[in-house]
Amino acid sequence: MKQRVSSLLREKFGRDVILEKPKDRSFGHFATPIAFSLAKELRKSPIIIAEELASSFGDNEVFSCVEPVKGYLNFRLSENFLNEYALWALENQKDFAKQEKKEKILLEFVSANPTGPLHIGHARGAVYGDTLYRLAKHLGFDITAEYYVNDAGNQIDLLGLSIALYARENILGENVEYPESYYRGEYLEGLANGAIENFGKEIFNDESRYKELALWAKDGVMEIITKDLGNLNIFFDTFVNESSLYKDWDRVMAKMVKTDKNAIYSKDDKIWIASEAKGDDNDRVVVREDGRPTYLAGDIVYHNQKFERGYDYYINIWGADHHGYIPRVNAAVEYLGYDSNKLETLLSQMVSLLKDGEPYKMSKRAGNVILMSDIVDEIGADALRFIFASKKSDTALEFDLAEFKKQDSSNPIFYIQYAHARIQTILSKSELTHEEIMSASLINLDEDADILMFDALLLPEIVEDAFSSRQVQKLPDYLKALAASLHKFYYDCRIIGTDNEAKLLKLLLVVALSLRVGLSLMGITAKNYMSKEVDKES
RNA sequence: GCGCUCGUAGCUCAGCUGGAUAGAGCACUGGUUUGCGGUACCAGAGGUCACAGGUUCGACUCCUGUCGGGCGCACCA
Repeated sequence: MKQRVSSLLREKFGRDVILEKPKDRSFGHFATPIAFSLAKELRKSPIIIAEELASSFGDNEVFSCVEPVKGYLNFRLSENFLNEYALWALENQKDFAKQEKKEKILLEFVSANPTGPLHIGHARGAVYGDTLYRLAKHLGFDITAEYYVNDAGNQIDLLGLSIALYARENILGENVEYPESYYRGEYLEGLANGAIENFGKEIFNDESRYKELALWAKDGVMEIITKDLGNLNIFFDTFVNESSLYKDWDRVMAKMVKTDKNAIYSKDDKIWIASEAKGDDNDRVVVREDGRPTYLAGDIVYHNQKFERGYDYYINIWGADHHGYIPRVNAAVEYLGYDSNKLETLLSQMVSLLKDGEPYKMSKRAGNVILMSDIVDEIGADALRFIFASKKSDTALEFDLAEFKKQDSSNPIFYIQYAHARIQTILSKSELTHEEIMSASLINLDEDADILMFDALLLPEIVEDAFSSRQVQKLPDYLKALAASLHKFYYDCRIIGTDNEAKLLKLLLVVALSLRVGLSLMGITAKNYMSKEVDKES
């Protein structure tokens, strides 16, 4: 809709035109301040320019009215245009708000270490990534969701040690001394028991076998992680294991040197990457004195592999505490001979939960973690997805669980679901057939209905905007507003038994379509009825 | 100390590449149809957009500085 208007104006004015939503609904559907920018070149008052522009439109299929107001140019779409668009949407529901973008995108997200279940911080990145993924798919992009499994390095060793310590204390009944850092949590119990079946109890007292134990256990942890993600409706297309990458290190290093002979150098018996020359704060060690590659080396190989697989665009979603890591990876990408502008790293900020007014901070290593699965159990996957998708991902977020357990309008996910369910109820109450409803024409609507229809048809613009700006919260914001329009309309306007019944039901079908598609893009299934159960928790 | 980031209503947050009177939800106060789910709707109150400069027709938005919060500054991932 907006695209149509936008291209029409581009044609007419010979330039891109800023289209915005008028401050006041009564001004029309779209507005542009173009007269202000023309004022300087034309040396005329914007008010006069706007008047001239407006009168130059004449009869038009798309607009019913083009009006100059204080230098702004306000457009009102014609009823015919809206009616036809709505009909098309209802008849092609699967294609509603879709586009045919073609680019291949690789989206890497979550990538949490396979050393324990996901915590609430991971959930935010997961929801953000998956929402972007769904938006991109809908827009036609050929996008791949990938999980990078850090199954090498110290944290894997620590996993083996942690299981053994857990088993020795809790299963073998030994007194054990815990080191400074180790993993803890219920999940260790299952892993320890599994290990007994697989290896026998002896393994817990044989430090030389802890590595073996860990490599076995990380698969079990990945099962827990993917299951938790599945409960959130999040699925990955591909998994890449860090441990599989290092064998490629020599080749990748040579590749960087080929691009720039100074990319890699030796100093103090270590191998360094000259990342400072590419905008990093310092050069970084990639291979230690003892020959073990650093984490960065793995990431360099990984990014090389990504680029060799050949996508048009690469997106990473990282925890915001890793933001300092971005320059060195970009530097490596440049040394590999690729354009680091094709790699975009988005950040997912900290989450703090409130419960009983007490904020608690989470730290994966330090025990007191809030498990994602616990929160899903408490407020449900839909509410969790909604709250995380609702806030800009790169700013810290604090929220209170209580708000999302309520079954009334103070809970936004409930409010939107209720709007959808209301429409279904009303449809089931009507005696009109689907054909009768569909054949009604959406013209001569009163103002409220007109606004509601316009709002409902705005979804395509929102989807495009939410993805291209990577600001997924625009989608839930829109759905909240649309649900509010619906509730207001429902309250104000009687539908069943009126002369306009068919017409208004058709309008509601459009609203329901937008709500349903919008929710599905957030990984949430629209409900057709609301259960009358009151909050059982309290 | 350096870098990144944030500072908008009592609280949680929007505010699109600068544009019309700075918005929403929660909380608060007061109302609502002898009708489709009142699990809803309406209204009221609530703001020095952290502060100070600058850029311009126009700044919450861009620039500089100050203050305050968060994060990062590994041969850990």
